[in-house]
Amino acid sequence: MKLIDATFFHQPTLELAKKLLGKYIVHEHNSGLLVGKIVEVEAYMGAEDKAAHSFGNRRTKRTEVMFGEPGLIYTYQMHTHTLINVVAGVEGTPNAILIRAVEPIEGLEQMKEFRNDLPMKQWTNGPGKLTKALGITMEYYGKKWTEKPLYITEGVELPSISTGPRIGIDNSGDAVHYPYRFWETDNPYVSKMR
DNA sequence: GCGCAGATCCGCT
DNA sequence: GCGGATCTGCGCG
Repeated sequence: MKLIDATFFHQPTLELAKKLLGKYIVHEHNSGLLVGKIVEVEAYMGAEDKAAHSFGNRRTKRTEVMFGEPGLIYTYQMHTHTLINVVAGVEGTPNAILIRAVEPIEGLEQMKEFRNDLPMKQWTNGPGKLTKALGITMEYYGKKWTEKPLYITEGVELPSISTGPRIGIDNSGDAVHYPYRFWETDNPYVSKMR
């Protein structure tokens, strides 16, 4: 599968979010190749988005990478889990796209082990779950999505994309209702509906 | 140095 | 439905 071109990330954040669906995340893990197809994402629109870590241009050690060039990897810890984002938008505007779910494609045995022998549907249907299944950790903070060992490749065209409000941001005022969540319609690996 | 909150997950009720 | 797990970094003092 062909590595994505760096110019792919230079497009409006909401466009990029939709186009990430159907692409593949590849991790050349030391146990073997781990691959997932992106089936659900959420866009975070930087300074104007109350739900974003970078709301009001809040610039800290943690959010710093969001101000960088699009195509960088933004990871952070949420309680016991690692979550992973694609930095988006023009450099200097702290936008990001959260990968919320993928469909297991390759390295199924390893994913099964990482996910503690749970049923396959539960391996990658959530942002904290997919990082565990793919063996992704904080070591990739600030790296590029276009370089090994963790990268995005060209993918497949999806027949239908759905749109709706984001999940898990209850304290964010009006931003709660923004339709910034995109997923492949009827894909069984999308995180649970609300 | 301390207290707190959080883009989550899982097990128990 | 609810709460605990358990990590990072912020903000205040």
